[in-house]
Amino acid sequence: MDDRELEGLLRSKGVSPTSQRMQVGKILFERPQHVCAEEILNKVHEAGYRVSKATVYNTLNLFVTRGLIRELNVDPVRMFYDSTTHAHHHFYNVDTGEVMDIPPDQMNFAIMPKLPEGTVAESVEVTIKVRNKH
Amino acid sequence: MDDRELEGLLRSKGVSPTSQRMQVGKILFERPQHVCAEEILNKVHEAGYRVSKATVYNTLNLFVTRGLIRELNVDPVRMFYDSTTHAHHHFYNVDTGEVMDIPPDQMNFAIMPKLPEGTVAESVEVTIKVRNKH
DNA sequence: CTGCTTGCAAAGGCTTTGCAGAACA
DNA sequence: TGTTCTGCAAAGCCTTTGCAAGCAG
Repeated sequence: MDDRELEGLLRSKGVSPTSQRMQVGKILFERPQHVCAEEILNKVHEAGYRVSKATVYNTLNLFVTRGLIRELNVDPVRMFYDSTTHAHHHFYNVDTGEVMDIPPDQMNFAIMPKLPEGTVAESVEVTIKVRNKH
Repeated sequence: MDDRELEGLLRSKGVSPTSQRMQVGKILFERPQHVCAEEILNKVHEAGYRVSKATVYNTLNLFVTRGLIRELNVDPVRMFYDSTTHAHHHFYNVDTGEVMDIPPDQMNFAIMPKLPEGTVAESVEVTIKVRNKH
């Protein structure tokens, strides 16, 4: 995704494309991936830009709110962010901390449950935790 | 579950039934439920016993390791513990923080995916996040 | 000029840890 | 007597917040 395209994406979600947000966005949307805040921070710095930790967190939360990325509750300690928002699910390797997509054609629900009274679905998250064979 | 039964359960998993562990266990296994560490602490105190926060955490982690309870990654802030370990899944109400079981007959996978090379499954966690209507 | 954004440092909340004393076998 | 367990306080970590300075329209 080039800068022009990214800028359009942000604007289309009502996010003003400041230079910091562009930096964070560039890394997120470079390819589909699962990252935590600190990885973003590191990658931005490696790319030679200066963005503060607070701004990374602010930006990630903003992107989540505007539906640009998805939060993943897979790691008990850190929040992960998924740079694609379409429905798909994850393996989480508890030994390595790695998050991987489950190929969409390999996962299907036979039945979807009725939601509790008075609620609407926000997301469906399937996490298969795996461990390395020793 | 009475004390004798609980003691047997702990011993069967190689956990020495100290009085603190019995207190924590009594609350957990009173009924199937989803609790965080602080709720356990409160309930123990309400019941008139003194168990420290550190011991509650130690005990919960020990119980997880020995397969007595399950960790639930549903809340981004707090760890929840499920006092039943058989396969079942959860609704998480993001407005109230409430965790509810999905009735097992209402949730079924049509296909289960092939695991990544060299790994074994540890658990499958399905969380349907819901929000209160308007 | 006004509102939004950023960055720093500090605060906040959950969980773990170090260590000394207590309990237990 | 030696190991295990507990409790307190402190530390650690991730994330949020308060606030002053910067930037954009």
